[in-house]
Amino acid sequence: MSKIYKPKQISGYPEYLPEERLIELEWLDKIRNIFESYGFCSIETPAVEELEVISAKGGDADKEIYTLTRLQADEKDQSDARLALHFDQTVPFARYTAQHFNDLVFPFKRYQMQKVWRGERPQKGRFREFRQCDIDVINIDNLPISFDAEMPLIMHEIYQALNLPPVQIKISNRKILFGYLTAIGITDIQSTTRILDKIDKIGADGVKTALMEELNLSDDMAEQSLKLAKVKVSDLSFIETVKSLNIENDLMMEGLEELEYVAKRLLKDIPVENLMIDLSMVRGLDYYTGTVIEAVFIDDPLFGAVGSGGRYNDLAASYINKKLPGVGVSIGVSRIFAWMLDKDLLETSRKSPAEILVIVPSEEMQDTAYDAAKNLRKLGHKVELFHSASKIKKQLSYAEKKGIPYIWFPPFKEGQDHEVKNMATGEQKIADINQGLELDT
RNA sequence: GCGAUUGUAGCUCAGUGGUAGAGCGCUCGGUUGUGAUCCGAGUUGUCGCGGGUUCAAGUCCCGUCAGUCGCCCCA
Repeated sequence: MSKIYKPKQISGYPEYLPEERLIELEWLDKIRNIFESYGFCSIETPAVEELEVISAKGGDADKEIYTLTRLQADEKDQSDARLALHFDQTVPFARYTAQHFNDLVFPFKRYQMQKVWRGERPQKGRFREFRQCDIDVINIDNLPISFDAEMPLIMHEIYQALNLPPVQIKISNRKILFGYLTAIGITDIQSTTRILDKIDKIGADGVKTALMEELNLSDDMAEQSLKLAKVKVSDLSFIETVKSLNIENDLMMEGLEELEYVAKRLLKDIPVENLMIDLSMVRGLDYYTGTVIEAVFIDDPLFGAVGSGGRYNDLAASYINKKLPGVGVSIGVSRIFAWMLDKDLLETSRKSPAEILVIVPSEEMQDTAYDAAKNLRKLGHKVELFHSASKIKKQLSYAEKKGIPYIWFPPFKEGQDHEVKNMATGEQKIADINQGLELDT
């Protein structure tokens, strides 16, 4: 007998049991339906992109990229060396848009629900392989701001449809904070905003200290920088707050106008407890240029974003000589799903999609049972036929373990009736094989 | 990449130097055609891996691998 290799768990690459996967599939169906209800179409891009494409943006993301090599690759064969697994769906989407430019109709609205790979240190809610559900709109030259308002709305609809605990969608516009910081004389905008973004985590005092220690800002300067970052409201009062600062900056005012439009729209359709205008937020990805969006669980905000996105002026610039502004968001399904499982908030009783288990009463009645199953399937039910004429006790126990909610009893003897049993209530009654049943699943 | 912490049965874990354990699960049974509860019987191990100390190591020491949690960054 050969020695067995005991498989180890691979950190950061989640896999689920059938009862969990069943729910994940339901989620993906719901998300897809909502995306399509707004007219987004589906595309799927390969798992790999050319390294040139994927690292075009440079920066921190590069060190998380997995590249491809063949185990037995010939030294001379470099054909795979230029390939890498995509770490998000926005960059492949930009490339796709550029490549198929002439065949697409703009504004191009698409969704993608694929896996992405990042070589990060895995921890709670952070994986190396995970699924994101992305939507983006991309247009030529100009993209109306109304699309920016559509994104958080779709997010909200999805969070509602998935029955999640309350989610807060935070919105802002980078132009406001960037413009403001420029106007007051901050030079290292990127580092400053990175620190300001942590205000929820380390508090205003922590941010101030960090600004002074890491960036050598004066006490006064740090205080000034914080002014806007402290603005977190669920109404339109931010407009007055920003105006009252008496700062002259075109970029800031442009951002304010955009955010005003988006906020006004959203306040009509998203309950105030689920929406927050948060001027400290900038998001890390450096391609965002206007609206930024981030969603967190209200009861567990430090868990991290459960969805995010924003506006970018020109993401496809590296791939095509046209200006293609876009806006999009990504729903972190893997992260949310793992959190829900961890908190035991998912009903994972069904280990099988089957709604009905057809019992095989005896060897003699095997054909009758087979026909009953066939008939029920024709009526649109998901049906499993038990695999042998075992003891009834055993067959019922099997249904119980798999979480199949209904049992179909074909006649035990020729001439008798069919019966159906509801496993949850124990109720059993005569049934018509040509009518199927009203399921309450 | 940096820091901390944990590895014992399928799962959750107990076991601080002297025969490897519990609960849950799983299998079978409790007689005609009915699950969950109950009762009975059975089943489960490279104690992560390698080395060292010791008469004796799951237990102590060193190393290593893996998991987990922070930091960074991010869905």
